[in-house]
Amino acid sequence: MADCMVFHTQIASIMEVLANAAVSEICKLVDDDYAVFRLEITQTQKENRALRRKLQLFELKMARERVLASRPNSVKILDRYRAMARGEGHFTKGHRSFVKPGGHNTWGDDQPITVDEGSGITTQHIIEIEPADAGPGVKQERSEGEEDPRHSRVKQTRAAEVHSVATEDPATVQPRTQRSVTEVRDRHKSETDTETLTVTQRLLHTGSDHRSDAERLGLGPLGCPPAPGSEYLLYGNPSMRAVNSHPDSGDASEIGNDPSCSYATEMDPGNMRLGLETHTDLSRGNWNRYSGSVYSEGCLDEKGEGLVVEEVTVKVEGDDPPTWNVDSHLGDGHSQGGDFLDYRGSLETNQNVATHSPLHALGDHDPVSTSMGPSDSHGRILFDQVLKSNDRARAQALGEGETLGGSKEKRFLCRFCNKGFSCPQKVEIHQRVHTGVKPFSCTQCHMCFAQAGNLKRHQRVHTGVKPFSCTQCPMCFAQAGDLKRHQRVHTGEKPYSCTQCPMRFAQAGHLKMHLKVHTGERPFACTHCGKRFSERSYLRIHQQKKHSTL
DNA sequence: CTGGGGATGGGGCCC
DNA sequence: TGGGCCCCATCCCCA
Repeated sequence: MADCMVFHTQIASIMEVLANAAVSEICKLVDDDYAVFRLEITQTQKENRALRRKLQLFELKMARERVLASRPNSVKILDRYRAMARGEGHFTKGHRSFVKPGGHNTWGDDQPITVDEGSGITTQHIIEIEPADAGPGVKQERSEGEEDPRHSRVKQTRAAEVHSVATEDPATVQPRTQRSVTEVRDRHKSETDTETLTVTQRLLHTGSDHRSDAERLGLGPLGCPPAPGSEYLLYGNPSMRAVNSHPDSGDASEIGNDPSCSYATEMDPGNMRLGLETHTDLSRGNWNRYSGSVYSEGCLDEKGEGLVVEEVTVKVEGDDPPTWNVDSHLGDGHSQGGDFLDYRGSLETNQNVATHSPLHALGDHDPVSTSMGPSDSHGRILFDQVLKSNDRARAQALGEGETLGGSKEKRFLCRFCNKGFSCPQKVEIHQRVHTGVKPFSCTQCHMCFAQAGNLKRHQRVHTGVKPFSCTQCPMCFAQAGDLKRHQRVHTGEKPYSCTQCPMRFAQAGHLKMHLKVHTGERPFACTHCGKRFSERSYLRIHQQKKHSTL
């Protein structure tokens, strides 16, 4: 019994010792971790302080630059600011001010809207820029053949730089593509805004062949196909004709005195290399093919230089005007769903459809066309989009109405929605909303467009040209509307207000998303667990949190 | 006056 | 929330 008591006592003492040891161990561990944690916090706080100091310095710099920018010669300062923001250490030769083209609006979207408010700058060259070969409308400060060497150098350099970007393997250079192009542009921007635009325009309208398109393309004297419906010029196989430029040929007289320009010539398919190496200059190759696709519609005007075209026979029945050959059109791989065949009858009988419909028969060799074949699921998607747009157009037609009897007589009615237009061409363009026909193809990607201007605007995606600069910050935009929208960031303007709550938004889409909160609509379902969300961003966050390991 | 074509703006979707 | 970019329509200029 006594032994038992002693044993218990010993056990208890051992237990106590062990417990004390464990507690002290735990305390030690906690203390260590706490110390480490404190250390980390201290370091983080130090980093925060450093970052805050940097931020303050940057804000100070920004404020100083803003003050300077509000003074005359703001463009110079802003450009210098932009250059600094991009890490450029110097600002070169900013002696040319932004020159706005007089009269005819030829710059279009490529016209930077950051204007020289000061105008104290001596404008050395007042240029009314037209495409290099825009025909009789060309207005240039210099006489033909008089090439400013610096001007030329800049243009060639830029063309080469831009093209080097455009032709590199997108998979390897994509991340820097736009940036580098933008940088290139900005590098020259302050110095040669006008030159930049000249280059842009020349790139867009390459070719200095002063022969008319009709002559070059074997068309009739009016620049139109010889006979309605007999043959149409279509963008397509580059082996038939190609555009070449000889920036280094030295024979300026032959190519319109501008080495940067291109001309159309017959190419020997055997000698014509394929692929990107064929086009070592932006002024040929893709850009010309772009021009070709842009101006390949119907009658070509004098802007259709440098086309890569082929002639495609169009079925004509009797004396009837040529109609949409939907079969061939769709069959050429530009189909956007077999359901379009439903339109055939109406199109063929629709007198409103212009007789020079832009049959967009993409060449068989065009990778674009093959990527949009009828069997492609993409075609289904596009067709759905067309259906959607049809609904939109119908709704608009119902809303805006039969515009007949308006201030302008709109006697040309859309076959599909009865909307009225003043001329057949407008109807034709409009009807592409219903038919899904997109005659303007980008040569650098799969995109097709119903309107030439949209293609032109789209090309900035590839060139990186962003002509619309924010006056408040270094941001630049490819589209005017984007700049306008962006400026709300600075103004704080939020024009889209919720009717259900005080929330306001700077973008219509954001309000639309927000409204789902009130309606209870949850259109975004998680594919993993089925949980539904009112906004896509919520779904994304949910998936990242819950299913990121999947 | 009309038609053709480019420029441009608003709307919308997506990331 | 901000930006990229496409769609569609209208405006405007010019021949």
